[in-house]
Amino acid sequence: MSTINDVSRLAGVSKATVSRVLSGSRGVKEASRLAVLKAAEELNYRPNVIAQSLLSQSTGCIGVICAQENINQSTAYLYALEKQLSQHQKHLLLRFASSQVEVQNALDELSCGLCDDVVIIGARFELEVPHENVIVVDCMDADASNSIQFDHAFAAETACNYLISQGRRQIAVITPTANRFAEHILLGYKLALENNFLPFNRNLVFMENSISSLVALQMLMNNSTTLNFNALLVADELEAQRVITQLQAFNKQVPKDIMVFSLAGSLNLPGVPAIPAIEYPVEVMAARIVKWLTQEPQSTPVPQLMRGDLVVP
Amino acid sequence: MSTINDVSRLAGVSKATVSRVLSGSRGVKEASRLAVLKAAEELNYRPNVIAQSLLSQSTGCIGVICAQENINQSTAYLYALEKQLSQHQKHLLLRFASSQVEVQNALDELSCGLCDDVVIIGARFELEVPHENVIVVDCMDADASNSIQFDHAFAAETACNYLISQGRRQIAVITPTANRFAEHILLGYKLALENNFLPFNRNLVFMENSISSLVALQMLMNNSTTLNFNALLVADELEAQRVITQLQAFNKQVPKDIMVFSLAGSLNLPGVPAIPAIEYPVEVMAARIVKWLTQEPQSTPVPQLMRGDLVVP
DNA sequence: CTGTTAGCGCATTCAA
DNA sequence: TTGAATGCGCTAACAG
Repeated sequence: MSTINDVSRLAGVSKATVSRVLSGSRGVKEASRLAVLKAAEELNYRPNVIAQSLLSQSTGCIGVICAQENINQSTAYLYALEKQLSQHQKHLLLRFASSQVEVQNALDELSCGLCDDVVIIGARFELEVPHENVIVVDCMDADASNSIQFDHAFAAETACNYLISQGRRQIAVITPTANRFAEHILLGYKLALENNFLPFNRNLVFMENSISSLVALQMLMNNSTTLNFNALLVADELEAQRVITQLQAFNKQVPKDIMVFSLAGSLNLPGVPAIPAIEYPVEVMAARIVKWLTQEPQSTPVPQLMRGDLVVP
Repeated sequence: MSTINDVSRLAGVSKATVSRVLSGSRGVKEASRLAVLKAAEELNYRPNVIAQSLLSQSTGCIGVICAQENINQSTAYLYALEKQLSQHQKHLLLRFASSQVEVQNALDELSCGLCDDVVIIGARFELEVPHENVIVVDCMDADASNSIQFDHAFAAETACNYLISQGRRQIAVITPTANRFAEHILLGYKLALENNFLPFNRNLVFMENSISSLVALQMLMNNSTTLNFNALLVADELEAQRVITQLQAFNKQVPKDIMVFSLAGSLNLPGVPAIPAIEYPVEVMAARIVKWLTQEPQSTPVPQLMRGDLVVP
């Protein structure tokens, strides 16, 4: 690779002039400007971004630590984020991590001058991050400064309102873990019931930690004669797919007997029946992240809450 | 962020000694070694990788340009690659690109000293790349040096052999585009027929460029009485899902009436019937890529051909 | 308008 | 065993 020295030599000017031409070409004689351009073209010169980074103390790289278990959603996020970042001449440094220590490792390796900022997405475990130049998205973070969170309570409330509008008044809910997410879902769930003058039945709610959704569903079905539920709220589209399969094994029609609702995204595949869901617009999220990253650091950003859209088949 | 100067000052030694301790700490008095370690710990000092990169002329970053249209497969590739790369202390710089110019743009932006090497994955269009420090994987590249290709001919042959072993002797094949991939598939297809003493029927083969798989299927169905095919080879799991849905709309049972075979991967979702497929082991591929990247540059690598595994439900 | 100089943070000489 | 000096490639400040 040729350097600025090669260009300056070939063009017969100094390095500074070369730099001036290629950066902000102001105050340069047309003759030398052309000479530089010609020499650069000839040598196929491209300024070394590493040297520029050393000087400017910023690399234009954004570390993205993807802790999202749902691999479908990961890709959607990544795609949207990369699109936004490259539009802003930023680079996406990708890491996957599935536990607190892995996140910490990734963070360490990215925070040695390589990245200007780090985005952590979708962690479903506690994480202790120095919230300096790192923003967390859809994560279970203790202090929610520098974070973009999804409004799961609102999602659950919207879901219930929709289900009730469809004549479903016995709504069961299954979440994979008992954490802050589950709490918020429960909040929205209860609120919707209350607003619709429906009773809350604890037996319809499964938020145990060590119980898989299929076991929970089994327990629901065992009591189905007394519970008589006709709608089921689950965490995401994969959970939905699982429970739908299970329900069909129980000879239950979906959505006729039991309407299944996904609280995060839906599977859009030909041949797979679409289900009602809350969709979080990944493009909006990506744009918001990038806006945050590219704005002036001094303007303290406030934590953001994102609401998804109700999507019905 | 503290620099090596801060550490050297605090430890009361020179920058060189600090560097020696933190790099290859040989030939340093124990006392100063401890002093440096203590100071570094105190200041939470981390060597600036950008400065190191400028010196060593290598960043440890690998650009990955993902041109794969099938988003499911993209994620699998990315996950496997990232896992391998981070194990080798390398970083994954992600770009998506869906056309030749986008690939070229990405390549330009990554080849300014930011990346040591670039990997292009899954491009289904011609691409003119300077095969220096860039390797192409599963791409339609003219000169196949520096490339890892999947053996689509072998995949098609394996598929046909399997289908024939299942008593399917009228095998139709639909590929999305008429390019080198299609040619290879046709090669393997013909070979399998030949080896099994079956006639080749041109009407069973759809490799038109501007014809969607659903239109092709429609045309097949229109002639189904004369053609009477009972197996269908398609490019990947998404195509498979599409045609299966369409077939069911035609009141055809899958796989009873028509067995659908995916030449690249299968959808593994509960509730979605599994179909026979060729699976390319992404971990093996990722390992091979990283081995290639980390080996000595002078040892000229030979283009590689990867064969997938037959997976039957 | 342009060339010289300095320095970003670091590792590697070369002396001492 | 150590420190001073050099330079990776580049841009900004200063001086002409």
